[in-house]
Amino acid sequence: MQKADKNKSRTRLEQREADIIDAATSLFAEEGFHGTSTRKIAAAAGVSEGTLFHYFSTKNALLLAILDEFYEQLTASARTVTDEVMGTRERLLLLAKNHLRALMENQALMMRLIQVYLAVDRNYYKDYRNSPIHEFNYRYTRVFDNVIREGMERGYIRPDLELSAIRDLFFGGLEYGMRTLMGRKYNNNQVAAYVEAIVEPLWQSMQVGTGTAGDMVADKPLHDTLERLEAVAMRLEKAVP
Amino acid sequence: MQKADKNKSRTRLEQREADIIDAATSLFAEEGFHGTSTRKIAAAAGVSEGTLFHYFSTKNALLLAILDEFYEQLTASARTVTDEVMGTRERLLLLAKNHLRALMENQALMMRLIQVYLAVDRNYYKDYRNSPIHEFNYRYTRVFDNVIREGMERGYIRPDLELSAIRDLFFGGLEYGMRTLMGRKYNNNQVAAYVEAIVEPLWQSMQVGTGTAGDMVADKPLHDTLERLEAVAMRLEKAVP
Amino acid sequence: MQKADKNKSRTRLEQREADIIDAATSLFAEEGFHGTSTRKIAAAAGVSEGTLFHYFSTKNALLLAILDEFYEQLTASARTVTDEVMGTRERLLLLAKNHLRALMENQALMMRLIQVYLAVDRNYYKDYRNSPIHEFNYRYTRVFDNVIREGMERGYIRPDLELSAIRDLFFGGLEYGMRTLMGRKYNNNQVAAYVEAIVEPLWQSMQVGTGTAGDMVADKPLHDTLERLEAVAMRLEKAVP
Amino acid sequence: MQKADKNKSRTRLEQREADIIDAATSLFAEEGFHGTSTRKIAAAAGVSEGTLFHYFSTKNALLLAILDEFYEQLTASARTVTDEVMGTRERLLLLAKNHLRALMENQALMMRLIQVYLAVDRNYYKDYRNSPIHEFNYRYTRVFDNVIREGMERGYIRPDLELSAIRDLFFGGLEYGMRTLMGRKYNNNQVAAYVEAIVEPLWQSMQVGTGTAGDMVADKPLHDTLERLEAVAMRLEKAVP
DNA sequence: AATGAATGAGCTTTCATTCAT
DNA sequence: AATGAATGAAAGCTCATTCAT
Repeated sequence: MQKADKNKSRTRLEQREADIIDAATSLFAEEGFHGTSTRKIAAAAGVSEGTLFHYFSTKNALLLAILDEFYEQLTASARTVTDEVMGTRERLLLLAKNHLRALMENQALMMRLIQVYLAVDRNYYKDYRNSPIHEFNYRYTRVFDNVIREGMERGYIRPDLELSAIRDLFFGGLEYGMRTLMGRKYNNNQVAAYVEAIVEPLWQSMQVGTGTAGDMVADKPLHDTLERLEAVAMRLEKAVP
Repeated sequence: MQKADKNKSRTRLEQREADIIDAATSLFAEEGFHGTSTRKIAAAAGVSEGTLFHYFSTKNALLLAILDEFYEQLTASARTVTDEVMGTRERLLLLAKNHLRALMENQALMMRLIQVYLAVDRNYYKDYRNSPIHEFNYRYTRVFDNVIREGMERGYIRPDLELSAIRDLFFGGLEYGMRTLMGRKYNNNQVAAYVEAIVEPLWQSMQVGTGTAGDMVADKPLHDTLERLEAVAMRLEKAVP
Repeated sequence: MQKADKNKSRTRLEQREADIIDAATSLFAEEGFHGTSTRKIAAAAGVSEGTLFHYFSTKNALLLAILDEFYEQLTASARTVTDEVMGTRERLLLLAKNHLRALMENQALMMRLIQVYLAVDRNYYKDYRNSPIHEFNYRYTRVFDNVIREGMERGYIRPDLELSAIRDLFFGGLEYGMRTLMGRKYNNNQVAAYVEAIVEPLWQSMQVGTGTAGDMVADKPLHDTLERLEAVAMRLEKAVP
Repeated sequence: MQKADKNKSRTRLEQREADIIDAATSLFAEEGFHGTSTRKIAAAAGVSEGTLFHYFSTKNALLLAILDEFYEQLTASARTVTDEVMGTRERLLLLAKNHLRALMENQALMMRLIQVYLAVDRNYYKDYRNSPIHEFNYRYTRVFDNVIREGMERGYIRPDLELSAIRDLFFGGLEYGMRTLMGRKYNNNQVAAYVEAIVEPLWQSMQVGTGTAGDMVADKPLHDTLERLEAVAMRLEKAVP
């Protein structure tokens, strides 16, 4: 049903739009935004140049559409993984892994595109709030924010935590480190290890009572245990309605 | 005498080079790299286009020279501030403040240019080690690394700290957060507060005595019990639905 | 109907292409290849510069197209004149006249363009066979070759004639001499006289019954005597000086 | 003595001039006239750009100087080889061989340069007589002309021969054929065979009495014999003064 | 005599976008 | 809706030549 719907709604128009986006995405990834002409995109998508501009009034609009879709999927996958587990720490690990996976699968394309977009949009730094990219990013990082807030509500994260700083550290750290990670052959274990190395310090600093370093140690395992117990409880609740 | 002569003329050359770099820097900041033509740069620098290419064989080379100089100054100022105080935590705060100041003074130009450069240099992700930008960055982040290492030697930072992860969090967090910070009117106090909010969590996780990931599962029997509980829950989930 | 439409529009395209070729041809003739900018060509052809590169992806491609067309016409006219008469000698005269006429009508442009093309195409001397110009020339000179071969078959030309040498002499001689001929006021009679002067010696050497190099030393005893005489002379020279 | 003279006269000025000419010659050969910048030439010659223009006021002047020197040497070597033997036919063979050798040694550079020069000098075809290249060429071809004239005076070549046509055939044929010869691996035997193939037809058509093809045969060996006998006689005369 | 910094017009080519069909 | 020919401004870069030192 859903499938039929999707197929049905996938009209020729939508198919073409998707073709163009796909073609543009991989060309941008290979040659960069400025290095890819609309002519090449049209050719790769199997449409004429005129048609391309029927679908996207501007090369920038096309870029924006790509970013939109990317963030859409990224946000959706982030929501999915945070629903899979209940523990805050585990959620963060999954979020980080998902973030890296998405970026790496696209050959870091998105980071480049985002930066290019920022460079293209000259008003960006002057009017960040009105930038479409801000909207995308806001939607996405809300998933992270919700995880943190839920952790606070359940009492596992100290309530005086400065959320925005932790968010900056989380995503900033991941993306900064990705530069190093890219270009190497990496396997799942390495990615997992890297993710842990990034998340662990943040996790430690979020704990209740970590104001003094010494206090943290005793409480930490207990917290984890409690969270996992709670997660089991919730799953049981759902299973026996 | 001859040497003096040479020095004199070298000064003129250097002046011109500086003029070009200055003109290009502010134009890039205003209009972006791709939005600034070499013609405009030459005009702004008060030289002919030919002369511009006399000094920088390529527009890219000019970009690189700008980045080089920026990193040079950034690194120098970082060294200076870390020499001003002895405490590791204070050093980190100063480093962060210096980093933000440098980036903000340039209207975040440098971050944008770096990204543009990486986008231009397609070999980047394939061969990051040979990228000039890597060399610049390496020189700069060594200042941070040294601060951390000295903290370890003095016993203020636990010796098993994963340096690279902390480095990624530090610089990545600062730069990621700067997007938000930019475009607002900010005063020194706000910047200081932001810096603290970024550095503090990292500092906490660096302290001696903070448990490592391995310690977390110290309570082995409890852990085992939990796992069994979770297994039971899963069986229930499958059985009931 | 649709076909008609297509033909109509194709005609317009072809017209534009022809306009560009014509404009380029006469500009090249007046100012030389390197002395003519694509801007001037576009203006002379009444199209924009962008359009010019729509039709010919490169200035070199345009040059090649001109040469192609020139050789096409040259070859066609050569075939026509050789069909007009039957006698081999007359055919050669007509071919030569046609060759000169075509070159002179174009103010020797073509010779210049060919040379320029060869100079531009650096691979020429290394891989003449793959040079487009070789293909053009081959098609053209085959007309000459066929005339000679037919003359052999009919018995008017001795069958051991080295065709390629005669071909080189024929076309090389004509083109070399054209330098002198050009720039003078010449009338048809003068051209005819010149053509005869070039063709006649070749014609004589082609005749059946003309001795080959081998025959020359038929008088063996005389030859031997001569050699002994020369040897004596050499000994004398050495002894006396 | 002569060597000392040469060294003595080879002042620094002359040396530099020679350096520039040498550098330009090989660069032109590799990259073509238009493909070689004066900057590259200066660098290859080990002088500054300014100095280059001290010696040659113009890039064209430099080209002309190269051609001048080339023709100078070519003419000198042509005179030398025609002095080595007395027989007209042998002289022509040597002249042809010398011509090919000189052109081939220079990777056909000279042909290209001459053509380029003709293309550069727009007035060429309108005012061939005033073209410097005409002067060079005239000096050179006079060697050929003298050989022919001497042959006529001695009665071995028919006096009604159209000298200019034969000259065109000789040089034109050689140069036209050289295109084919170049780019192959060629050895001395092949060159010699080619030269014979070019000269032989011309030689046949020059003979006294060749008005009718049949007549030629009988007389030809005799002519050769006579020429060689005469050559021996002259050498003897010289040897016993 | 020698230098090499400086010039600026000029080059070929690309590009996103429009519009008549 | 789809085409693709047409645009023309602009781009980065090169070049032969000059001239103050």
